[in-house]
Amino acid sequence: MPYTYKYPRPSVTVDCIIFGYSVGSQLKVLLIERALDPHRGQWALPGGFVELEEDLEAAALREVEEETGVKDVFVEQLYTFGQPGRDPRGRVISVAYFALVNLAKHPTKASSDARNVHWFDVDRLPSLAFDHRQILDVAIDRLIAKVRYQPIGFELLPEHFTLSQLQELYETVLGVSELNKRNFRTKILKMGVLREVGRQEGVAHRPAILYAFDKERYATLVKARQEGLLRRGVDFEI
Amino acid sequence: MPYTYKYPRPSVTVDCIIFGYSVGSQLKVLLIERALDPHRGQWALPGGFVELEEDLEAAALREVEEETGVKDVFVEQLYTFGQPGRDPRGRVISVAYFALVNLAKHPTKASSDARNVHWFDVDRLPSLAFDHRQILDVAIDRLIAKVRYQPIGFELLPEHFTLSQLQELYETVLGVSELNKRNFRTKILKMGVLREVGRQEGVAHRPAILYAFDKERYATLVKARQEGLLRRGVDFEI
DNA sequence: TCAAAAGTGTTATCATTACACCCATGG
DNA sequence: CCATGGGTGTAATGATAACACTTTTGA
Repeated sequence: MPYTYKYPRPSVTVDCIIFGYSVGSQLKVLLIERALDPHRGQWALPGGFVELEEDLEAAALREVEEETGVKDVFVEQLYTFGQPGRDPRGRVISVAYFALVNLAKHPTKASSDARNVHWFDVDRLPSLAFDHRQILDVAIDRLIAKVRYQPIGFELLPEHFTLSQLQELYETVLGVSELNKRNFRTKILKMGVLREVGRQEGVAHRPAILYAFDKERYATLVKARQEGLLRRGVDFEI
Repeated sequence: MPYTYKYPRPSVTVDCIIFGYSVGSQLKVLLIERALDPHRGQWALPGGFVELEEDLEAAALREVEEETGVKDVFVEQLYTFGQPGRDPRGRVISVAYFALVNLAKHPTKASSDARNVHWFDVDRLPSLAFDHRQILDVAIDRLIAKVRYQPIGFELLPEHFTLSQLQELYETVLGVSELNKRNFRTKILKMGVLREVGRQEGVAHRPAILYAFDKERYATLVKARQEGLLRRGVDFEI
């Protein structure tokens, strides 16, 4: 059952950059080993063709769930890559999405499949198929830029977290190691988007206060900013 | 000469949000009146189908030049809109680009065509075809956000401009009217990305210093920031 | 009582805000 | 010499950076 059109049409795919993080380790990205040509045996971003009646973001969420088993993930459209020649099979336009997954919250089934699936540290990547290295670089730049002015870092943390864990996340993502504890805490708490939810238990040192990100409060502050009631917005510039 | 594929494929278009500005007037956007169904007679964003061997950005630049006669324009990919049902002709995925044009520098040929082409004030828009109103809203939000942290405002100004003209641009784009002259000047000049290039002549008041945006200097500062040599980046938050 | 990590006080410096004022030009 | 917009001085306030210190827990 072939499909016939008056003018030539490109293929459209979604590719997903799935970032994974858990407290105490590096920022990671999920890659799959290609089972088919072209680039058989090379590592690549998970992705696939968009179905004819499927929304783009739905296609991205479907890919993420297929590869990690995780639903209800933060995804955001990154960029659309459409240079002729980027895929040897012909004109393929790829809408890239990036996703943020907390690995502790969601023990992923990566590598359970027959296919080879693996979480790589973002600074120890293999060579990638197609133009996926370029796509990944754009994603990393976007993540670093975005974490500075939107509360997306919380997507990578457990529901409840300590300020030290939050600081460690920022140090990991931004690639710095000299954040001053005192000033980090002052700045974050003064924003007023965290809610105390308890204390650590069973640790061999003073137990830390646990916080949760308060979405409602954040939304209120963003709105106040838009309406000019606040001089400065909520920015996570550290 | 029909084209046949094994699986169904969507059509891919580019749509362009072309913002126009000249000193002393409002921010404008270029719209065209559709000559064909669907939505014949309605106003819409300029755009069209991507050719099979044409890069996406090249397609956007082609559209901008066809509609305004202006080459070498700042264009940037905005977002890709692909919701099924957004176009009654079938599945059409649109990669939207936004462009910035200084109307004084480029006297555009808008309305010279048989087709109806018009610059509309962004706050006095007609109803638009397809989901173009939604696309335009995304573009306006992006412009407002982007002008705060990247030097794209200069794309809307003549080569040489006064600080008052720059301030007026920011007031227009951001939709505020109370920027403090003293503080605006201090902030902008302290960034160190402007170069003095002369003085106004023939005005009935003290002639203003003319400035140009110094791209090299800006690139240097951005690089220094990335390498951690500067605590703060160059941000145009006013 | 010690190690380990949590959490706080305080000061110097820098950026932002607000308001008032002076300057140079053409008509 | 006046209207018009260009341009500057300065002080109060708030944010940021830097450093040293106290607190609480389990072992």
